[in-house]
Amino acid sequence: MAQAKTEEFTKTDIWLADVAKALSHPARIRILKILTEMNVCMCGDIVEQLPLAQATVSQHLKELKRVGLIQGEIEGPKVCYCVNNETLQKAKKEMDKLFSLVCNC
Amino acid sequence: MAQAKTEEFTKTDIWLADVAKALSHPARIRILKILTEMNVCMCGDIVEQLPLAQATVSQHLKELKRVGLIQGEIEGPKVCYCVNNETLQKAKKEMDKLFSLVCNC
DNA sequence: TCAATCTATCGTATATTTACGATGAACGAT
DNA sequence: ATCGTTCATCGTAAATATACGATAGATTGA
Repeated sequence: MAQAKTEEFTKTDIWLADVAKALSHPARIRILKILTEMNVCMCGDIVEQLPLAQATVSQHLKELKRVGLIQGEIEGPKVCYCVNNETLQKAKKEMDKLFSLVCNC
Repeated sequence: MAQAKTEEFTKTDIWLADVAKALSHPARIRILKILTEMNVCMCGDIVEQLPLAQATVSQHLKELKRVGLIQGEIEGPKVCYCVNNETLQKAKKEMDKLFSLVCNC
């Protein structure tokens, strides 16, 4: 019974909530920042900069990939990660829209 | 061992992740919008507009209150909820900062 | 005082999230 | 072919999140 009756909400709200969920862990926010700084980098680089095991970082990367905020390309034995600007822009726009609506700024 | 080593992250990242967590359910996004539309309203009003039981809505309100995005004032037997503009502005600012940093827009 | 109303909290069940070590798959280099 | 490197996935444990019915507390009105 822990299933939200998501069919009762709008697609935009569901998507935005999903993006928010992807951002709801400090490690994933850090990862986005690291990927921006380094432009492109492999999983190992990120593991080095986080206080987390490789398996855990891999899971966080998976969550960010799930909503499309980042993408990874296989490059030999390595995987080359980078931010996905298209999705980030969409996320920025929708998040902006929410805050503009909800907040008197 | 499900404890994130949060002490390794910056306070800002932790706070922003926490705000994102509060926004990570469509019901809570809806609630923010409803509170904006109605300006001020009680729990019962929100329950009417959501496909969720009163107890569940109360939990969602609690989560939004936890990070300070909304506030509730007791008014007789009712509780009068409204958005907290100060926190929303801070959240908007930090979310903006993240997206500006991370996204090529 | 008693009944009605409103909402938070409790108890509970289930699902999801977070974390880790271990393993396996894919590849490059020797 | 074998070894080392890189990363995803599996298995697992613990914590957290989600949802609901039931109940308790607080207040208003009769």
